Amino acid sequence: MPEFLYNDKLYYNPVEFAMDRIGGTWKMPILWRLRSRVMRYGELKKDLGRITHKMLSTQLKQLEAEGFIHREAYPVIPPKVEYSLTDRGRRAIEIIEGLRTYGLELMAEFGVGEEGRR
Amino acid sequence: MPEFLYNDKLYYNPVEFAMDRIGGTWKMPILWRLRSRVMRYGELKKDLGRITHKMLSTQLKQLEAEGFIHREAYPVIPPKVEYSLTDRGRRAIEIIEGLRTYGLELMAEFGVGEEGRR
DNA sequence: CTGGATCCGATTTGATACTG
DNA sequence: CAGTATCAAATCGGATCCAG
Repeated sequence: MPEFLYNDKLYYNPVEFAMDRIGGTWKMPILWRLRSRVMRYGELKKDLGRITHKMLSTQLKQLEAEGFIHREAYPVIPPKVEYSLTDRGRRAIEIIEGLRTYGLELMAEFGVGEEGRR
Repeated sequence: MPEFLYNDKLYYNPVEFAMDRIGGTWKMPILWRLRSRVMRYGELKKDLGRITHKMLSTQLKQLEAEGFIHREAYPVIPPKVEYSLTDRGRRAIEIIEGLRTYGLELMAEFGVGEEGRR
């Protein structure tokens, strides 16, 4: 196995590296929401439904730190902050689309779909 | 968010469903190893290097249970067990290739590569 | 409204020992 | 050789409180 370090973490392969950037429960759903337009913090929060405050803020911070999204804060009271995709974020959308298609395929094969929805 | 249940777990989207099948630290590396040939348990273990005995056996069991790999056990002493990809597993390889390519892209952008290798 | 900090339970992973 | 079982460590996620 080729291995390498990044930020003191040991990775075994490129896939793992990519998944650490845009994987986890919430990063792709967040990026996906931003694919077509700029959104405010509260808007994302409402749209994502079950995400907690902590998760949304930490994930946004990481995505910004690694250049997938842009954070624009307006100096007004109350605060207004808008999030949008960067070029890197837009490239990620292509990957997410591939995974979505594959996920839908698998769901069909596993018989998960309308019956399972609530 | 569209949501649905599978095996008593709540999923938020198709990507998450796919990642639960072939995600995690080891499933893709295992599938990847099997892309070109049948391999024995000990061979996989050796090739994957840092994987523990426990992780390899549990991941193999799950991949088999969900139809990504085939397990062929020969009734000999000492035991001989061979693992190979199923059609579903071969389809997964296509996805993994896409993620690998993307991961390599990101690694280049982040300056991770030869310098970080050991 | 946006976001940081803390505490704590749940889940994941690793180390180690045991078995046919 | 190819597993299984148990326990401990590390990580992740959620609830809650505080702040500009």
